[in-house]
Amino acid sequence: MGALRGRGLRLSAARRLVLAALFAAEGPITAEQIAGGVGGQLPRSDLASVYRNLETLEELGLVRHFHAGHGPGRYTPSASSAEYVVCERCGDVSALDPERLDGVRERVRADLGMEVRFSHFPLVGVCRDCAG
Amino acid sequence: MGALRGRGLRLSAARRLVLAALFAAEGPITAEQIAGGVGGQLPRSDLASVYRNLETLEELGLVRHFHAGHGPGRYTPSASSAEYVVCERCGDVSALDPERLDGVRERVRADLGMEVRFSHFPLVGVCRDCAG
DNA sequence: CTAAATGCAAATTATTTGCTCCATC
DNA sequence: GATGGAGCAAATAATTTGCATTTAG
Repeated sequence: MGALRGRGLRLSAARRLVLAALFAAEGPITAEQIAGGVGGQLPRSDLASVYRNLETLEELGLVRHFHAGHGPGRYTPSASSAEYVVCERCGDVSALDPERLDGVRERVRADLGMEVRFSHFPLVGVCRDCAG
Repeated sequence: MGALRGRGLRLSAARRLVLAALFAAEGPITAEQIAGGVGGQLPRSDLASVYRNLETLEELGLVRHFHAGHGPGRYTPSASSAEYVVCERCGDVSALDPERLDGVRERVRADLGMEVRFSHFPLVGVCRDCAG
């Protein structure tokens, strides 16, 4: 909230609603789900405004989004610093403690000299259950 | 070509053109670029047909595509088994010998029990040059 | 000949933009 | 009361689908 006012931005009802939706949801959700009131649990709002607010909140570092595959982006509060892992077979999107990817990041740095980030494009593959 | 005929599919002019475009290009290209004749080097063709053909060829395992970020998908012949790495700062998309990711894949398997694939969503991060 | 595929138009999906009016600071 | 933001409509971008006509096998 201070983050908003500090830049002359306002904490409007619609904006508050976007944040409420993100925190109310169990996991990452789409703009459409937010506009739909997370399945009726919250009042519905305008989709274009939702997108505009998500963008603003993302610039402020309050929100993140990533892509689980084709289809709409998935948004989360960036308060939860989780990284995501997607199974391309069962479609499961699961959160992960970022530390659990430290070894992988280090390995990529060693092998490719690159600082990888899994925050926008998650790790995609076949999960243990589906490979089993 | 045998791959096509074997399934009752035809090697039409448009389909041949899609393959020609993919092989003529220096790297992964978009459907739009293919339809545009790779900048005039080849005859232009219908975008919808290009998409349909890309899908068919992908099902046959002759073509792959991945996403370098927001924007259209990038297609390549799957003959080149390269994996791709994208720098989110300079936008550079560079091919990589798949073996160079073996260590990373192994690390992910060890830490998360998952078989990662970087073929649809490439590794994204900050490259050596941009981090420098 | 006969199914598969083209080419064009129109529909979908995800997202962005313009603009007028409303509400927050 | 000035200006950021809402809400609605319309535009854009990427891709998909329907259908009448063409064409490869």
